[in-house]
Amino acid sequence: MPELPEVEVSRLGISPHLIGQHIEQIIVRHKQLRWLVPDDVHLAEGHKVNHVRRRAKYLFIDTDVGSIILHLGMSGKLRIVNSETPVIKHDHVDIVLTNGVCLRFNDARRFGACLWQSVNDPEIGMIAALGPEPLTSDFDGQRLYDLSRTKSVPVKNFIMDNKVVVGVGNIYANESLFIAGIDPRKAAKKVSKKSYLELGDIIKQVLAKAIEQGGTTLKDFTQADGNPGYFAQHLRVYGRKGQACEVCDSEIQSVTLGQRNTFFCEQCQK
DNA sequence: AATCTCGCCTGAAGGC
DNA sequence: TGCCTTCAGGCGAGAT
Repeated sequence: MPELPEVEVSRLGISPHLIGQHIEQIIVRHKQLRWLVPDDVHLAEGHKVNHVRRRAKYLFIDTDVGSIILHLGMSGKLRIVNSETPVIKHDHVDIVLTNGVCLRFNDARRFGACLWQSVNDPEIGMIAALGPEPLTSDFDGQRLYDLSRTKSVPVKNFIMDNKVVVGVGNIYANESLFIAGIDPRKAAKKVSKKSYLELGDIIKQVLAKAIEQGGTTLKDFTQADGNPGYFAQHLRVYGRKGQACEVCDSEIQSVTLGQRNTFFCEQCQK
């Protein structure tokens, strides 16, 4: 399940193979992803890739006429192959370049997406509505504090809200709250300003570190699996229900918040 | 306006 | 071995 760091590492991995190359053809084998892949993606054919950008967990492959937007969802994987490479199960979309290189999108669960944004059209609504990037100065603990004053939802749900800040998925929400010592069940408006200021910094640190580690362990995207996978990163609470807390040795608890599995230490997180 | 719930998917894991 | 059930989860859409 790609979180923001995985998406950023994917961007870094595929960019050098795409930038400056021309798109020869886009092959859609299975258009029924999270949303139907629009026929307009073919408008990119014949155009040069200018940039590969990331916004939240969306990747944008920019051309002069518009952008192909990719989202990896839960199980999406990108790999760079030769266009002759035989397809495997769940290879849904190919972006074939004129030099024979191909960006291949594979997604077993099809929670991912492939969309089209024309340069002439207004920005797709759901993209326009996204909150700030966590690793920019547009996001900090002060913002968390300010926006949380009227929110009674659990703080974990709050920091996973895309309008508050993008790119904080379930794993990093759990980990960040553990490091910050905040009980994930606590109402967002009940969390102190001091705690939010710390949490803001922690979210930045956790995400930045994961990207850094992903960069160093980056798998070759031309390999068969094409998957940057999980970083050699130590998770302190996520998935550790029933195990001992590393700090205080008490048992890690789990509850469901916002229909997502939530892990925390009752001793360390208040 | 804020919050809650549902649903899209398939593969892995666990129970019998 | 193999079938069945459960769980995982990003995130928009629609209901409350």
